[in-house]
Amino acid sequence: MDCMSKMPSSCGEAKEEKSFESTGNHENQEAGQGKSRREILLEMGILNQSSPQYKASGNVKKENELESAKAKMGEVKEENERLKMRLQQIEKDYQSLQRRFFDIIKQETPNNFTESSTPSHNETEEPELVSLCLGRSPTEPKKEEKASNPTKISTKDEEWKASLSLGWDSNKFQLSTEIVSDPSPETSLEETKQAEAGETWPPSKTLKTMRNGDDEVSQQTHVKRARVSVRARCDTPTLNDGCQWRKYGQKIAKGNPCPRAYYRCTVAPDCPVRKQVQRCAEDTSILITTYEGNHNHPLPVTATAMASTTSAAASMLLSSSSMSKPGLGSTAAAPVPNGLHFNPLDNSRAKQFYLPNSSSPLCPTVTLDLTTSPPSSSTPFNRLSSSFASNPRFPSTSLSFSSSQSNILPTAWGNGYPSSNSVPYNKTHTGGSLNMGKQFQEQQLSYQSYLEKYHQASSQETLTDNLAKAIASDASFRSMIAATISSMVGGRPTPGSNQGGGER
DNA sequence: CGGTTTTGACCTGCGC
DNA sequence: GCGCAGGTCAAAACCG
Repeated sequence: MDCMSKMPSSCGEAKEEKSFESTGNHENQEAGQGKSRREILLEMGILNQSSPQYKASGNVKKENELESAKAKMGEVKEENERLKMRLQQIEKDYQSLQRRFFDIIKQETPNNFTESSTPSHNETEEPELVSLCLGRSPTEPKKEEKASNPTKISTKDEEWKASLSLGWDSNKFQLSTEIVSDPSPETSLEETKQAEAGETWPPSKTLKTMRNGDDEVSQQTHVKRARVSVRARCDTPTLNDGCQWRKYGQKIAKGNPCPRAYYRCTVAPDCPVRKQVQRCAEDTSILITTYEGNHNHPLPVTATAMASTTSAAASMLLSSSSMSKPGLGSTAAAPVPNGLHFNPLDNSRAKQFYLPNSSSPLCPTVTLDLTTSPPSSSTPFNRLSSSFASNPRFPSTSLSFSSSQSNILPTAWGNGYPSSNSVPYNKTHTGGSLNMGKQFQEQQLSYQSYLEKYHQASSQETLTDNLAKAIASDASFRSMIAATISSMVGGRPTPGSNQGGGER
């Protein structure tokens, strides 16, 4: 980021320098403009005609300074190019790591995945498994290297750190082009299928959609689906997520005077995806949108962006839920070295957010918080929601994308709510039922380790640094960030992109 | 006229 | 078993 901001600023400095020099060299260079400028400055009293600066400054000096400025610019450009190349390489490494990550998951949970690969699921299973790559292109080969070398990972993390320091714009662009251009319709809300494949929740609450007898729907109703809740400041009734929705019901939920609206995806007639929209009781400017299910149809680009984000978040949720398998010990409940305690049953943190789904114990929910950080936030990384803390059966993970700035908006999402230029990250989880392996525990420890660092970090530390560290520390987090970024960039109207239907 | 929204009724799960 | 609350249905109203 420094480099990207450095470049324009150095350019600006060079220009400024040049313009001032031209004022002192107006007889020979840029005669018309320079002269008039100096005259203006003289009139304004800024310049003293007898100033020794201008008498002493000759053409040689100006040219030398110009040359040095140009050389600086050239260096910055070269460095920028190098960093771009490096970033691309890191992206590739990251993708391979991510694939390996899910390969490991599959290996650790053979029963669940073999169960999900029954013949009746074959048609849709392939893209679903691919979609577990958190919004990455499903056309990529799923299986590559399987070597798990921790030193390699740490090296990649360092590369990530380095790459992140070179400019968010570059990163954003690459991530967005990679994800948003994803032609697959199955990048949407895959957490449902993932939950189906990976979770063993009791199917106590089958969905009404089973009534339709639709195969795909009934597949999804075997277990309760993971949900992704998005909190964002939004003046409009709903977020513009690029999809087309039809309202089918409205309820006044207990504890919130604001009615909750129920929407169904109408892009495809039998699409099982639903969403709930409700204003936050404490702050009506905050819109809580909860997505459930996955689309069974191609999505508009903007909808894909949102779907990627929610998918990534849900993947994180499901990953975290899998870490707390009884018997292995919940790493989330283990106190971290600095004394911070991430006990999922810690009710002291339970009510930080109002979650419309909190009353549904069968729905693991991940919350993407795009609202402004509360003043009590000592660091940008302490936004933790464990709204399920009172109900340890299923996890709820909150991911805060908070900022006091409001200009960087995921245009696919809304019309004027603050977005994320900082990424506070925290997580908790409650008891899941799967053993996804030791990697998750280590991953969780990694989360906590970084959280710990962030809490201890001095206020002098920039958000950029924190962000870079957070991203470098964890692949899942990176994927989520990538998806989020893609949603921001993907929301921009791109040539040839078919804009979604409703809620425009 | 077709699609969407509204809204009261109904169904289901859960806690007591 | 009963009551409550969340979620869904479906007819009527609304809208472009």
